[in-house]
Amino acid sequence: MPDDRRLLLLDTYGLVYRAFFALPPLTTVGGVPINAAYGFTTTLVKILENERPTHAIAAFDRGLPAHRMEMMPQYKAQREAMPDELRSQFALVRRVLEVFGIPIAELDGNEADDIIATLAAQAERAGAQTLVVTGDNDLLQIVDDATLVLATRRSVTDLVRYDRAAVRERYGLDPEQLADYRGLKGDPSDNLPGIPGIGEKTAIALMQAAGTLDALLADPALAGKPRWEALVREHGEQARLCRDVSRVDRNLPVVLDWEAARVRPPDPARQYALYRELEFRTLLRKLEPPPTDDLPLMASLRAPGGAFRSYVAAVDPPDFVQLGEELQRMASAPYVALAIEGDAIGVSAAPHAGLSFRLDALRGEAIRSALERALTGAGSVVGYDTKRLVRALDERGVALPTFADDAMLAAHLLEPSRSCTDPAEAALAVLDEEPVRDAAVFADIAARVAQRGTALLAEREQLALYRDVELPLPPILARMEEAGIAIDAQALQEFSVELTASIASIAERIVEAAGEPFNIGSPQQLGRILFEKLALPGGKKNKTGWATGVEVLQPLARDHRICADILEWRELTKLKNTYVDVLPGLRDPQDGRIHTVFNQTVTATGRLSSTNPNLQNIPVRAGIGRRIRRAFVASAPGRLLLSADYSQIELRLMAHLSGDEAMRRAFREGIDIHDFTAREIFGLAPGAQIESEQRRMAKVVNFGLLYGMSDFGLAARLEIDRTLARSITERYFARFPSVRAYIAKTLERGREDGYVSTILGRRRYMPALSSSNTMLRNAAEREATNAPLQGSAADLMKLAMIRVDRALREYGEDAVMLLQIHDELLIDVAASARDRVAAVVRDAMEHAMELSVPLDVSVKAGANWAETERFDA
DNA sequence: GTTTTCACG
DNA sequence: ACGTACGTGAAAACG
Repeated sequence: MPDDRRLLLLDTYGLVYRAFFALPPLTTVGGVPINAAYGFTTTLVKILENERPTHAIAAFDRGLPAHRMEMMPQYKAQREAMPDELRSQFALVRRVLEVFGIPIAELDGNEADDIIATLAAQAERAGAQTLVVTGDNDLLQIVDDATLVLATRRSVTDLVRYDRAAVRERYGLDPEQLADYRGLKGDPSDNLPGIPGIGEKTAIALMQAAGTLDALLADPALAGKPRWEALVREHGEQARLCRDVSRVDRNLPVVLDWEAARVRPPDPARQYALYRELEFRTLLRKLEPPPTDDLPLMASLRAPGGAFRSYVAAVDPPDFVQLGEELQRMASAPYVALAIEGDAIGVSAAPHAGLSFRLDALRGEAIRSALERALTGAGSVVGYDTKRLVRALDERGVALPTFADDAMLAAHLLEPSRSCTDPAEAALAVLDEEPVRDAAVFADIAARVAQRGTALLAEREQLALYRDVELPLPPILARMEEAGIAIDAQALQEFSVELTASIASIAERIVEAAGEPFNIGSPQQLGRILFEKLALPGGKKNKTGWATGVEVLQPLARDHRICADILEWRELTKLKNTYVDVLPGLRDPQDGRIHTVFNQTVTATGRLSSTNPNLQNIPVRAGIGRRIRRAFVASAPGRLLLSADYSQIELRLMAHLSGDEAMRRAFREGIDIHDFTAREIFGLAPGAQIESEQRRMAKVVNFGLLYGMSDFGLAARLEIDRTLARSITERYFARFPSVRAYIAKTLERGREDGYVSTILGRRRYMPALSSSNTMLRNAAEREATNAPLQGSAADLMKLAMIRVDRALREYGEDAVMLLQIHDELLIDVAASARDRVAAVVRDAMEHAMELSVPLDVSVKAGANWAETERFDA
């Protein structure tokens, strides 16, 4: 049976080495050296095509063999250390081999030559043909009837084919004589001296005369010439040593695995992806672009009329010629759109088209500057979630563009009930499309949502709100987030220890009163203990069982110590679990600060929100809670935290929007609004003293006003009966008639238009205002009453932030905004700049809008957030 | 994943 | 005959 197995054995190191020095120092766009890997790959491809081997193995060198070193310590000692640019390419070569499915044969302390000789001998015994590809001629010694050698000549693809005859023709010797020949001649590249004075020609002549080195040494006279004879006598032993070192070892402990070595066509997608990553453009041209979707390293998507490409293969370090070129081309585009999805950034410059690549590719100079050129060259730059883009680009050293649009902000203004944090959500809301999750697709969505969205905003007369209020905020919020706030973690950790002790002793009392151990944190178990076992009065049910919230327990606390204890236990565990124990762990390892994330598009009313952590709900009311605020400190000694907050902002807006004369007068004259309200609803004479209880009730009424109060809710809050609550609201509206008219008008217009609006035209859609379901409708009416007030306050604060940010930067003040807490700004300031900054901030905030009532801002400063002292700048 | 509770404005 | 004050976010319990 004819054996048609043809085994290809690669002297990998030799081939790569030759390629490295034969080719110019090619690199990828990012500067990754690839010349040797490229040369090796072209050689490999050519051989696979021309020789059609059925099996292939790549042999690697792994150190020098001990027996050669013993014989000749100076063996290869002169070799210079491998250049880094070459060393790094072996990893690439291994990946190439992996893609081609060619197994690697390597053995610690052995050179590839011996592995190849061993495998070739095994193949020969198995009756197969072997083809060895090598970068030097040392291996010609294993040429025989079953073994051919292809040796590189000048260029890597210029291969000479050696069979027995070719060896004889080239050297005039048989392959078996070549080790002896090399022993005589020596080899400077391996530091083998051979016999000094005997070169190629003489060595061949001597070998032809004597047949073998041993014969020559036994009878030096065979050399023929007296000078040669003398050299052989003098250096014969050295020649023998060099011969022994040169002789390949065919008996290494490696076994030829035919199955593993079987040649299979490489997976086209992986091959394509690898070529693209390594920028083997010439090789790439020979490949068919692979079909879509199932590529492990790269995805290519198609959309109607366009295409999306994804360069996600960038690994280490990122680098692509084509990507760079595509980005360059965008520098002349009418627009460039950006979006981030996962760890990829998408870039689009034409509808229904775009590309994406890993964000970290921007750490490479080439891609970064290509993107920068695209951003500066394009007619305009738009983004989806520009705050996130700003932070991501800034972090990677990309020069920040000015974004002409933020599609996320536009989409959220159009649909305030949706957060639109996800581009897919905006695509559905604004374009009525359901896109796949892909950064390139999202970049395209950014452009098209911005385009369509701004047209819609113009129709709704919301363009000014979008351009002048929302769009300037992302870079400001990005700076606030990046600045972060410093905390005194040690103080918190000490506090935690105290809390642990307090919580334990309170829990002990609770369990004792309960008469059995139970989980105090479980509302279910707690309800059973309180209202079943202990049979306390006033139990209320929620949908899952007994309600145990503060509104239930508080009234019981006076008579039942266990309820007071539970409330305290709740307060302490809440503070401990939510803040004290959590905040230290949220410090950024780089700067030790806490970096929240401000969300501009999550609320239905236009407020910001804060997450990871939420720094807008740091305790302040409870006495114990203040210790947590005390742990928020200025960024450095000599600096202060400056807090500026609007007083009664929503009530002032109510006064302005309703035009109510009495209320406006109160604010104009600087009268405490709750005192004023108390006088009005309780009919107190001008000079009469206001009781603190009256003021407290007036305050509750004022809050109720903002929340769209009902008598029922007011009664519950004031702990009075419903008819009394009803009479209080009646008196209130009798004293502030324009307020009642304003609310009625708001609801009426809300029903007609389907939405209510803020002072700057922000909308909240409220279809339930016309619901026939009373409960739904009542809820909608409360929301509709509150939204314009809460939302107008948010509008005002956003304008204020823009002004404050601009003023601080314009005046070059040493101050950074850190937090916004709805009606408060927290600023980190150099102590020496305190008064100037206070004045600037107050002015910016008080004149962010001109209303028919004055705006009042109170400014405080201190070393921490709790001990801020009020002062007049 | 949803519910309850509670921190803030 | 209902059962609410508006807007958030986080932790823990629970299914």
